[in-house]
Amino acid sequence: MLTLPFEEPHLMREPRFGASYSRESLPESLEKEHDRSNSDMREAEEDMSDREEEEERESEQDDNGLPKKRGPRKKKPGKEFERTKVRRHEANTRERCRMHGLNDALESLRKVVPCYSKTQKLSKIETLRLAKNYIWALSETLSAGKRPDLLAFVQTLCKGLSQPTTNLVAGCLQLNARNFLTDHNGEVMFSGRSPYDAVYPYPGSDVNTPPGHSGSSMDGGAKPFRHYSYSGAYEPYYENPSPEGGSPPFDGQMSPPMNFNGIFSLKHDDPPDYGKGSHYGMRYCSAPGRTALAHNSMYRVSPEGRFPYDLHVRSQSFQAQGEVNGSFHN
DNA sequence: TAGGCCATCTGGTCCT
DNA sequence: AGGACCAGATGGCCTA
Repeated sequence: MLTLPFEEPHLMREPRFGASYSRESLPESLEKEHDRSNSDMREAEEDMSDREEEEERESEQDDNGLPKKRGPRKKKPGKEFERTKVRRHEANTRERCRMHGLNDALESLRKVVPCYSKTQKLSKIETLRLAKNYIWALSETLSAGKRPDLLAFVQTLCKGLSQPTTNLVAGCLQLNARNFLTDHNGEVMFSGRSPYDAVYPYPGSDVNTPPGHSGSSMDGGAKPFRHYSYSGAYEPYYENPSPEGGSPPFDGQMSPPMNFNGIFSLKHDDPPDYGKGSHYGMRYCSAPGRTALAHNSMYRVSPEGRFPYDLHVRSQSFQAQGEVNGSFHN
């Protein structure tokens, strides 16, 4: 804005937004901005009268600091100029729509990555970083073919995130953020107890499939996740332990290596009920309306609540401990 | 008050 | 020619 050269003051003045095409053609969301743009940003420029322009011209000076001789007057804006202005306005509108679409997509992304909160939104860049980490962490989980190490999972989530976002993620998980301090290289360091000390051993830790997968695809709970999804062509990429340092080869080149609709959801706006269940709201969930890998699944890391996490289907939150255990030990 | 984040405008480039 | 995309510039808002 206002980046036009001084020599072209006429270009700084634009007709009132919408003068050339109807407001109805604008998305509703744009009308507010349209109004704001009109009132706040445009009026001052548009109020510049021809007389003021004339004065401006007369105040121009040549290289010697003397008033410029009257040369051929600048062409008054003609039809071509008007057309240019209209096109510029249309381009601006399209650009706003495009950016709004981008923001909508980003908002959708915010809702499916951990730590979605309506009140404390992640920034754009942090959303993208977290999403990337999230995809990576899920990929790792799938390739491992067993229930995730939650601590490692969260550490992966937090890699490269700013300290505030790391705190937010940790807060969503109700972890002590100090346990996920990021060192000067951007690597998330665990500075507390060892993972195996901090994380209560999974009951039946040799089980390599999530609970609740007793269906045909998970008979006996022995088949790895891999059964569900991805092409073997991507397998080498899972070997890399870090989404950052390893620079995933498929980054930006390939789609996520699996079609995995189940997601962890760490709903920040869902106040966890610490007192009742002595566990927090880490959910292994599915996107609405989809059949998820994690259907009916639930991880219960610490029956004693020592490292209290629940991972369960978003739409089917397990309530009873018996149901939990039954599901888990299935 | 400085810095981060964001929305918007703008001109350039590429593509259809 | 016109639209999509991109990046730079700018100013507003918010927070530490």
